[in-house]
Amino acid sequence: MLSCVSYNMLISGRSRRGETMSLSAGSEAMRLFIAKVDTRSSLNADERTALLGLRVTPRHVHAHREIGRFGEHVEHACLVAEGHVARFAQLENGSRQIVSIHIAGDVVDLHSLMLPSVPTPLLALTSASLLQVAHADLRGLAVRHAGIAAAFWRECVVDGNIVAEWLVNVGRRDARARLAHLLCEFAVRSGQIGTLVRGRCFFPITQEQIADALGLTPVHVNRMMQTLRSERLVQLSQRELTILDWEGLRRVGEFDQSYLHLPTLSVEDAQIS
Amino acid sequence: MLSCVSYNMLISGRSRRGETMSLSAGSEAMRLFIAKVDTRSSLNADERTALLGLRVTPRHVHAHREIGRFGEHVEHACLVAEGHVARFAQLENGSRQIVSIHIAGDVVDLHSLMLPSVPTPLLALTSASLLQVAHADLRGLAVRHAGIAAAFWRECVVDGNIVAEWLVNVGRRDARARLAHLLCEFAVRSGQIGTLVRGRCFFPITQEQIADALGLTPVHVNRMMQTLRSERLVQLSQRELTILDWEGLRRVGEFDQSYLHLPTLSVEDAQIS
DNA sequence: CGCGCGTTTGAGGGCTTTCAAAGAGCGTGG
DNA sequence: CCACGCTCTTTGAAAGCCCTCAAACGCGCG
Repeated sequence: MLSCVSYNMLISGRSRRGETMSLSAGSEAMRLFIAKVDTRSSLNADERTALLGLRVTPRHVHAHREIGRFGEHVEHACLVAEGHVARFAQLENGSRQIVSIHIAGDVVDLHSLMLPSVPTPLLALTSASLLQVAHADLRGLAVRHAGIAAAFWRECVVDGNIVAEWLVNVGRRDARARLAHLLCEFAVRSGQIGTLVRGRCFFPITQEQIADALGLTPVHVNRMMQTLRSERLVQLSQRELTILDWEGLRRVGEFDQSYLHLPTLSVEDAQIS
Repeated sequence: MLSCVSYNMLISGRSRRGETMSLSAGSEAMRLFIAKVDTRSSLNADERTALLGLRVTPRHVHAHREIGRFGEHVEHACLVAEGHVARFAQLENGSRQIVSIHIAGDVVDLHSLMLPSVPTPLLALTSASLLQVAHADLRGLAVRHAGIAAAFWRECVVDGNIVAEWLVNVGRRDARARLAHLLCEFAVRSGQIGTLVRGRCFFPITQEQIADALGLTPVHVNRMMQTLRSERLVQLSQRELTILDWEGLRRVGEFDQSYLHLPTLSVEDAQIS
């Protein structure tokens, strides 16, 4: 068991298992989370500092590694500091369905606060560093700050809405539109944390993982990606996504970002000029 | 605008638009809701009576009628008193994806408390009566009773988990399994409100609506229904669903009811003996 | 009885899958 | 520096699940 450390104890340098864990990396993730929550719920200064003071346990996960098991009891939530993490379900025949994808600044399983039995284990899509926050601490904050309780509740609702949007995507759109929609969502969320710069962002997710998120096969994802590329909508090479035609991509995916409850992506940020 | 009435004002007889609205019908729905919430969150007596005292505005909706529009602002949540209601999204080509199905005792859009802009309009699958509860009143209860706030939050999380399970169903199972899974869920939820008696329950949902929930076409739903019938798993005629082989149906749908967070359906209730 | 709605059936087509194998990128080690 | 192995991407051909289009059927109801 790792010892808990607060942000101000996190000094630059090696912290555990030889992984580097700097102060900026830790508080940066929490700052991203707070900024996102703030756009949806507006916290006061008190609440923001309370969140920043949360004790966290850093944890590094290698790509493709699973975290937690179905039904298992957990007593902490996971904030993504670096890398990409998904929640997924596994079927009897071994096939997977990814139910959500998370980037830096996301708390992957805030819902576990209310239902501590894992419904969907976590999957590190890339090498990732997480910051585990004890449920007890989060509950303490929620009790002391009504605004935080409401904000957490609202975050859970937004997460649910996103899953619903994915259901629509998978249930009623063809493969090409599904992929376009996923890329649009990724772009908007990346933009919100400042990762999307003039239509470019790091996109380290494999086509197999995309397939598991969209209810498709990797082979077909590959072909659809080529279609979108041939249509001059996006370009994806070397783990970098470039959006060539934001409006076009949105149209193909019938993408309306309102369900994300994030600031609207400006066209300058959305695509290369 | 309709006037609000509290349960003890609801006397048997005609209330509005010629629809009959009896005391028992109203409080019965709230009792069902409380009972369900109680299995997931355990309320105290105080909180239960507070919920029962909520003022409601009854509203009747004809089958196939939509309620609300995408993006619209709402200031009340809808408790289902009678009939079946769904949430859905509509695509540009006119196709629909039903995102959740609700029965008596469900609050269809509790999430609207936290995000009052409608993400998925409501659809009356059958003729239905709803009880609208003002957000202001619900928030008042949540503020005064910490247990109710937590319970509502938890309900939202469960709703999200159910949608995630649907996403898995639609994304990674074939049509036959999808249908089996949906029927299983319907049976368990019906059992919880006492509507499933020895494997039989009222099932007034059309195959077109099932198709919209499963991401299929009505024609294919029909064929899959025949398949399940020919396998002696279920029988569906005259709007009545009969479960012939609960274990078999569960196996086909890979159904594990834990995501519903409801009491386990006993085998006696689940199927005809 | 005729109408509306929902279910059922048939045939053909298409989107996506499956299976298999080759190609590209990248870190490792000789 | 290149070979090697690994992962991920790409390509091809054939099969399959589900869709589309149409029309008939059954049933409740005015």
